[in-house]
Amino acid sequence: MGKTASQMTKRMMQASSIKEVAALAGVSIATVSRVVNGVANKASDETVERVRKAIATLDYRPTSAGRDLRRRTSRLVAVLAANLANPAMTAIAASAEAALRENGLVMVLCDTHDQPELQDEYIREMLAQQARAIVLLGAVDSFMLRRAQESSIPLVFVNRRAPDGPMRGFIGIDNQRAGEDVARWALARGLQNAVLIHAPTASSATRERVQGILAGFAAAGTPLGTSRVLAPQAPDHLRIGRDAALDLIRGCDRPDLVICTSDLIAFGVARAWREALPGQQAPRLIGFDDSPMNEWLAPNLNSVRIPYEAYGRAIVEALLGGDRCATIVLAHQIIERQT
Amino acid sequence: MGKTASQMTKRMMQASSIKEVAALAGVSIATVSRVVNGVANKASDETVERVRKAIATLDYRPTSAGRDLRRRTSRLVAVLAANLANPAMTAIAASAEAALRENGLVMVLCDTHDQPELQDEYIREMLAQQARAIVLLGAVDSFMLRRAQESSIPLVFVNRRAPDGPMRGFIGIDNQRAGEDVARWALARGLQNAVLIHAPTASSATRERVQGILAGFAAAGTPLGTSRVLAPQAPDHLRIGRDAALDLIRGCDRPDLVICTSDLIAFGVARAWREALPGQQAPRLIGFDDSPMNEWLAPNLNSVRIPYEAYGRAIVEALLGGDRCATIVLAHQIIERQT
DNA sequence: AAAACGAAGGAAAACGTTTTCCCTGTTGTG
DNA sequence: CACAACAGGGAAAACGTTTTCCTTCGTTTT
Repeated sequence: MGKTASQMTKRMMQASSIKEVAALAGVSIATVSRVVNGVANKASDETVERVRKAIATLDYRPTSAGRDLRRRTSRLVAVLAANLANPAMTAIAASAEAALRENGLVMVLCDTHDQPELQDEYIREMLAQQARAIVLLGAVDSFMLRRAQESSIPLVFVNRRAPDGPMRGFIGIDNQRAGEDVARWALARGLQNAVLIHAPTASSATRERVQGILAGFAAAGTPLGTSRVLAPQAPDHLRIGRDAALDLIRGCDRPDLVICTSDLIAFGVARAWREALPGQQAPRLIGFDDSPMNEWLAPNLNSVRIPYEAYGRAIVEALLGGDRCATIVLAHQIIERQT
Repeated sequence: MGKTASQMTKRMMQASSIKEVAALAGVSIATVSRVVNGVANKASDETVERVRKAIATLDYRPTSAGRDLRRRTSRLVAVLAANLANPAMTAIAASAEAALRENGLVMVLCDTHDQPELQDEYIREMLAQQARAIVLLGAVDSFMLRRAQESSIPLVFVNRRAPDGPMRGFIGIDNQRAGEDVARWALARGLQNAVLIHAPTASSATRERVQGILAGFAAAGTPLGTSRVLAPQAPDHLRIGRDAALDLIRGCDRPDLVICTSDLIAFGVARAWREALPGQQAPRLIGFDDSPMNEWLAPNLNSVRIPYEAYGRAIVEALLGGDRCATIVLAHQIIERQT
């Protein structure tokens, strides 16, 4: 009663543990483990060869549960993103995923929706999973985050700094400088009548961008009055932009440039203009982040590009570097699509 | 020499295993485990209460490695997406993430870039991680995929069907019908001179959409001749759209409608038109997928909307339903932005 | 020639759970 | 009263690794 090959496969798919490899190679499981982990000086070349062959035959891979249990750590790296609806964040996440997997790590992606409770829930879960590290892609202040900061798990803050202030495992562009650059860019083009729309300043990224922009205009002797700075309350950036734009449209003094602290805000502005004043061109716009799709979709949007592709490598570097306070500043660049 | 509270916290952050809980509650670890897992009839109410309190005090969570090892399964669900640069995919992934976590599962997100080798690598890794299930968000045919299909791990195919044909754990819209609907929509608006641009038909979704569209036009007695169907080779959908549009622009017979099997293709068409013929309006466009951002960014793009928010629930349902061949058809809807 | 050392590899402990037995009352049931 | 049934709970095995000790050789150093 021989089984067919496919039936055998079905039966065999399940496991193939280290024991079977050891049996097949005629060695102890300790030796197999050592070969798998490349421990030197513990196996002769021919033994290594035999084990390798057995591993290949059985298509063996160490079960992570066993390894994690013993090593008290796992290959999981949690990426807690503030908002996956933002193309800029998903672009960074994609970059992180590629870089992590190149280093044998696995990305777990979560969306905290910028809510402390959800972020805490995820941090708890990831600690239970013995995650190797936690990457906060737009952190919000929360209880477990502060606890995690005191523990030994590596934390990397991307784009937004750690809640309690000082540089600490931070990766991102120099937002203040980027803000200043935007101001300079505007002034160099003779745009005198700018308006700034920004998101809530709970985010350090937004805060620093705003500071930079204001500082830039002030330094040129043409400070932005408070009447030219808008920050409406709204559930998301798109709506912040729309609401602010509707305000502008109602007013009489039309700006010649609208500066937004994120591209999403700019999208909202553009849409409001389009719908409220059909046929009439929206004012010149500049935003931040410049997601990869902008090139195709938003031909009129100027933006400060952050180097997505670079984030993944930077994150891995910060993680494996061991330095818990490494700060990696990435280069930004103004993309001009409509002068 | 008493330690400060913060020092204590630091020391304590590490573990808090089931043993400590048991000790604190004055019971055996077996009892703690039973309380955690809600096993009935194995502990008196007061014991349960004591254990609960101990768990709360120590902020205990079962370490997944231990649990996974014993149970030979984990809470990880792998989502293998074909292309994270596509906003439609990330929207579905976000929906999946939320639904999974509501059911105590954790999403691992990977980008296969539509490459069989990479998909295989991920499948291997996820099998080693003892993933609870694998969700293929745009599967490509590959060796390990076929092997996985023969094994016992739950597989869910989203948008694209399993490579070897028959309905099998499939979730998505009825692409053929959607295609027919698009044809009807076009004809009802008197658009006689349509052109179809489509991606490679290795994807069942694309194939079925194309079939539906062609069938729809044919049924009305106005079949789309082969000269009106374009499918250029290009590394991604955006470029497929651009290349096809450049072809159209070179030709003399301008279409009154361009049908694209994905919105990304449509974005490419729009861009090509914009750049090749500045100031001149692109032809009427209709695409598929209608990512959430379209509403803000692509005011002129008609599209067949797939119900993102519904995917997460459907995926979980297919996973937990136990039926390995469940097919969940979601409802599509034509979004008309420019008539 | 004795001592020391290094290479090769095995046995077994440990990691933190879950779960299967088992044991001890207590409570019906005949 | 005998006996079953059951509630409550503990001891210990098992899951698949990694790693710490050992042991056994063969080689080099004194």
